[in-house]
Amino acid sequence: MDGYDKYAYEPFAVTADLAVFTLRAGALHVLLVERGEEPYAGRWALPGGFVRPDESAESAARRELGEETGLTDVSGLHLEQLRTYSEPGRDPRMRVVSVAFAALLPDAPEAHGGSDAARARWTPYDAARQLAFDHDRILADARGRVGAKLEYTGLATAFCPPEFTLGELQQVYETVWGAELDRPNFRRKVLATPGFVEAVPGAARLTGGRGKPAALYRAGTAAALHPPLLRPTPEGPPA
Amino acid sequence: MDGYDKYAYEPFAVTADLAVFTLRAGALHVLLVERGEEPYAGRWALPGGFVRPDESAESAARRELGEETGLTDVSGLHLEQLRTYSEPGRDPRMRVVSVAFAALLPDAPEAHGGSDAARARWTPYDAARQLAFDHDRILADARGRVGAKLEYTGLATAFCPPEFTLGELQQVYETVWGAELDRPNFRRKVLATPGFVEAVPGAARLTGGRGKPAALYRAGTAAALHPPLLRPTPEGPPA
DNA sequence: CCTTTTATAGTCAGTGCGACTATAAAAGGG
DNA sequence: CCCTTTTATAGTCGCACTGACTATAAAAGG
Repeated sequence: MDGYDKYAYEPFAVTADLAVFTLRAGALHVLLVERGEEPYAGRWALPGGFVRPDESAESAARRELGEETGLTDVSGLHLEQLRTYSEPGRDPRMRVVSVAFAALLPDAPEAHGGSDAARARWTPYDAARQLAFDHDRILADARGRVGAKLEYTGLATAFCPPEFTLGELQQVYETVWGAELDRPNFRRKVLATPGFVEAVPGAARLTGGRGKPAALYRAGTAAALHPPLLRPTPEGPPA
Repeated sequence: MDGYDKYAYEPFAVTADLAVFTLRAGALHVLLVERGEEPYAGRWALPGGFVRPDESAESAARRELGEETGLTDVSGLHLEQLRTYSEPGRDPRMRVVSVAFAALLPDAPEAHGGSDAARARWTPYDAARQLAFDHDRILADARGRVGAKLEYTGLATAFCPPEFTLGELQQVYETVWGAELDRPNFRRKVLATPGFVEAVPGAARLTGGRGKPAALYRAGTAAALHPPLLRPTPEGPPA
């Protein structure tokens, strides 16, 4: 911080950019907005915007999240700072430092244009390519972080509604990891991890599908999973 | 990024602040600099400085690291972005957004004042309190991250010289975690984790102390530890 | 020479987990 | 109304990993 009083600094623009994930039809989707102006006019980009003088990057991210998704209450949603992107050339016109966040939504309300009238759309993760600026990299980093955090936190419940079945929770893992899990083993693991989920006491059951009705659970209070729920290795277990 | 073309942004100052850790005399130490000017004149703070127009926050952090430690080659040192602090009131005079980094040093060269003539000192982590700005919090966050990363990465080797004994590596874990580990079990675990360490082929041994000479190892190539080396839980194993 | 110190090897039991089988409870089709 | 399909849940078996512990090897110091 030396040299501070000489005001030997350059001014930067600071934005908060969001990778908003949700699950739709068994696939990971991300919220994208279409740019209307140069540079990258017509290209898709992660939603975001400038941090205002009276707010933190976290506040700006949450405000943008509400504006872009149209949700009235975003206070309970999981929002997590990823990292900050500051390479000098990442914006062709000026020096912009972007603080990136990842957000997880349980259900997917249809996206509408944000308050600034941009087009917004839920896009399958695999189809989200050729984004504006360095947003391809930010999105890839965000996806990697979410996948990794499923291993050692209860983050997966952020993709689920307030009450969910273990089958739904398992589908979150399978969709994000792109791997199939053994159902009895998944169940045993989740129930054996203290604080991961808690049973809804009433003999509550979910209707709608075929088969035996499933018991309902709520997200637990544990921040970390002990022991972690490790992703299966590509070449099979270390046998 | 909407509204971008209207230049509806406020200018921010962006700094890179560093939590530089090393091990000295079996205790975790952090590099602090003394502030010479208001605000917080005379208080200790994390080293850092403004990001220049032609560099990224990472480049600025590495540059500052070299200036503050006096090391001539900081290219191989572990430097990791932590998170960005952007609360409006964190600097009393102006809007400063700080990108925080953690750095790990194997040995501790005596700190001298940086290029800008500030006093610098290695301080035991537990004695680093009442720092300027929100640096208490940044330092605590950095320490938490380092402790957690020892579990699932080979980061501990960044505290060690290029060739080290397993006893030295174990001391890194014990010092950072503040817990004692069983030596035979630690050895078995480390050697069983592929890519964590690799033996120095020559019958190389370390001299200096009492007891049987120890074999030397180098840091392996694995980025992640599979399976992780979990921290012992405070209440003992989940028996 | 014996003790101390540190490194390394090995043993044993309990736990977690992958793979698998079995049973329960629903819907749907003949 | 039975039988198949589907999904949930319970349980078994064996192996790998790990914590606790014991034993041996190789150095320094008195």
